[in-house]
Amino acid sequence: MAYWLMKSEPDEFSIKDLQAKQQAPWDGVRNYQARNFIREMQPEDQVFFYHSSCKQVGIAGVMSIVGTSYEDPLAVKKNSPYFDEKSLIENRWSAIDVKFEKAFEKIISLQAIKKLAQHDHRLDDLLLIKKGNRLSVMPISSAQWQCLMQQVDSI
DNA sequence: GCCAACGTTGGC
DNA sequence: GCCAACGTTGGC
Repeated sequence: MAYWLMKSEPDEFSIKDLQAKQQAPWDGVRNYQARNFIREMQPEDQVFFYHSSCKQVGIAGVMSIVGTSYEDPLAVKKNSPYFDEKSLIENRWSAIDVKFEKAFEKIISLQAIKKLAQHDHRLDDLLLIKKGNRLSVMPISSAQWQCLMQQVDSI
């Protein structure tokens, strides 16, 4: 089983929205590296739900992967903001279904993660806090996952 | 709203 | 294949 982190702007789609729906497609990813990670995902993989571009940036909860990736329907939907003309002739973009697992009582803030990384070497290679990294989908090692989950328990 | 950093596009 | 210009991401 693998671990991941996926970003969403809570104004668009938040952990609460997922909680209400329980399951939802994760779509609209338009970056090749992120797309390739989506294609690697397997059922039951665990995923951090990260809130970006908002007042409280950080990890807001956990979801899990359902099934495997499929062609993103929004890419071929003409009136969608995620429509991509080139998708009509080739399978360019992928989506995957995610299931709600838990919403943290308190968000693990980006600031707290950065602070923790100063002392805990398990977070040394955490892509989230690498300078200039803008990936919206990224792999998380099991050591990193454990480290961050411990942080949840200690709050 | 600002801006650093990155990805993509397209001319050459 | 290079690289300038542009668009986007995302923290602050």
